[in-house]
Amino acid sequence: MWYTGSAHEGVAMAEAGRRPTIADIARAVGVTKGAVSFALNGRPGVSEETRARILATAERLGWRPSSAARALSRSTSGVIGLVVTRPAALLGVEPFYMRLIAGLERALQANGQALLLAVTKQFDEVADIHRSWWAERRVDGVILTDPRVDDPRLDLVAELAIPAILLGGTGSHERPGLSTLTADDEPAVSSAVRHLARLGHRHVARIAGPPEFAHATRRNAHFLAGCERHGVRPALAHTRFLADHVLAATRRLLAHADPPTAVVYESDLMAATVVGSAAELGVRVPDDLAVVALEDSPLCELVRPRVTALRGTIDAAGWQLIALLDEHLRTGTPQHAALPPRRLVVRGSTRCDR
Amino acid sequence: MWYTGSAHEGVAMAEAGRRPTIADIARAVGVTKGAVSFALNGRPGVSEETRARILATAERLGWRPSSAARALSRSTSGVIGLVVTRPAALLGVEPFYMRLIAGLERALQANGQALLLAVTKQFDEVADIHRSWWAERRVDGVILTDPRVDDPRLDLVAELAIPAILLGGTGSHERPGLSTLTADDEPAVSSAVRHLARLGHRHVARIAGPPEFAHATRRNAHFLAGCERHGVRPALAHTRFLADHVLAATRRLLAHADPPTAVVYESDLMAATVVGSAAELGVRVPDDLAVVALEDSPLCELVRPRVTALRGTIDAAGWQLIALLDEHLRTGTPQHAALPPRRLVVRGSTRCDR
DNA sequence: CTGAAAGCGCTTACAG
DNA sequence: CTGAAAGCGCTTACAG
Repeated sequence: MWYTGSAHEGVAMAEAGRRPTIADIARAVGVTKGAVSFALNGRPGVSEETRARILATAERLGWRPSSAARALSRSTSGVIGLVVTRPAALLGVEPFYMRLIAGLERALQANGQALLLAVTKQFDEVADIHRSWWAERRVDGVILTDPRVDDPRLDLVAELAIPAILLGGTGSHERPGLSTLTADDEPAVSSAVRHLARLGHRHVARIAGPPEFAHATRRNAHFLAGCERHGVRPALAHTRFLADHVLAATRRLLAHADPPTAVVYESDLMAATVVGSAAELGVRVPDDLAVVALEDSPLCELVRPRVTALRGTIDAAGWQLIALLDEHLRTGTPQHAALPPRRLVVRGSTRCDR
Repeated sequence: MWYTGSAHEGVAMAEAGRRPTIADIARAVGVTKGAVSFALNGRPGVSEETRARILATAERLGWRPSSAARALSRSTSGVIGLVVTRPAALLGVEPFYMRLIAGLERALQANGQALLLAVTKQFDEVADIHRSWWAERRVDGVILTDPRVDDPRLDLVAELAIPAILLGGTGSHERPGLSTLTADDEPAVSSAVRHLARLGHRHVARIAGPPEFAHATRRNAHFLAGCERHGVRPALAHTRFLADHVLAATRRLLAHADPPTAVVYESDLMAATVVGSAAELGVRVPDDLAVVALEDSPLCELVRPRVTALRGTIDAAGWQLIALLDEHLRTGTPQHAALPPRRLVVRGSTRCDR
């Protein structure tokens, strides 16, 4: 732009500290606010010459639309909400959420939208937050993660008619009005079991997250099916994600008379914690115990041996989520897509031929 | 509340799907919108009896203020902005930002405020984001982290007169109008050096973050002073935070004819990466190389040996930042406070007596 | 193609 | 104590 806002153009300059409005532009150009609005939004009803002058003046004044005024008159906020529920102790270490948030934010930014974030410790705060956001017209839609068994949020968004997208369901959770980005974990779980079976493991355990997470139970089924298919004796346990619980669950497993020789952990953090604590657990990884994580992250490469893991596409998920939800908002019809399958990344924690 | 919104009260009920406004309340109670607003905001000018009826009706209808309308008429958004600048590869693993964000969000939530988050890869995008936020009246104030040498953001917030608080400066960065939550790293760096000196180390290196971060250079000075005080020969190096760079910098250090026997790393992630990769580096920790991190996090407890670190108070920092910035916004005067000093947490990565 | 006006949902001086 | 009205900064039917 070649306007520099020199002093003699002061007629149109807003006083210092005051942010310019379309009224300032209208006055400077000598048209109505309506005309300015039309020009700025690229709508017909304004001559090309006037439009050009309006745009130039807007730029010269450094005008940007007031988000509040726009939200009020368009009755749309340009904001998408995400509630993150995790114990504080986990939030910092588990890479998942920060990566998801970063991806979402980049995608939204590219659209001129914004992310509204809430962090809760307890799941029962989540409904209230969504209610408030919606009643206060703070968000146009929300992203739901980590679907639970009988997830109360699904009823809630249906009741309030909040446009929402669910990340990580199977599609069986589909409700009218709900968009979904589904994850089919079967191939992932199956390839983990196959990998271990090929290495000679005949007794494999799975340590799952809390059973209230829908995917925990679902993956259990895939795991059992995979074990059956490969002639592997399975063992199952659930645990919270916190380090102490994970280690305790692992100890219990290893205390059996005939313990498993490999464990498939729900998360990267679980697996890395166990590999890091192998000595305290009295096992060598992978010789005594092979370890696989159903989620990958740099944590898997921090410990030694590095952790064999199933790599997903969290970063891309942000873009996919926003694309689907935007389409949902635009058309009023829920959208559906599936995440690409996870791929097995073999590392030292299983690199032991038997 | 004992109102259940039964059918015969339908006069005041908004149609399904429409969210109630103060006009609905006014109509139901039989007063003006102005009176409703006064009652709802606890301002005088409304009889106690009327106020009670208004509040009850508001609750029965499930009314909540429209954030956009409020923002527009109060010309305040109730939103605080934070721009996070980190390479994508780091954002997931480094616990710092997620913990800061979580703390900030909890503190804001308690105030009925919200956090607006932006994620950028490159520092030069930051100014534009702040400009947009401010021009669009999206935020009432912003939080600045990781001050840089000659930080352009400080001029920017001064120029635009954005209320802002800087986390992690020393106070020498103070500008008129800027609130600060300062960190005095001297005791932390000093105690790290003292700890190593007491263990018998006579040649200690510091691997710092990139020199454009103000604290990197500042801590260098503290480090050199500490070494001098304790009769320790110092070595200094700068590196990016990414794993490859950290390992390369460490290798270079170890390749010297007379390499240091201990390294103080800028961050938890740097130190954990090195401890995890000790075998590849050809050293045993702590026997050949003692390792200290100037920042603590669960990553320090993930690797073996665990990493000796200086524990700060990120979680509490969120509350402090919001308290200071709110006071700044309320009074119009910048506020200043200091973070509590970091404390040395001794773990296995230095537990080697010489 | 252009102008004048009402509306989005609040807040707040200003009269009665 | 109460009411009627203007204003926050946009958008958008509706007349000319």
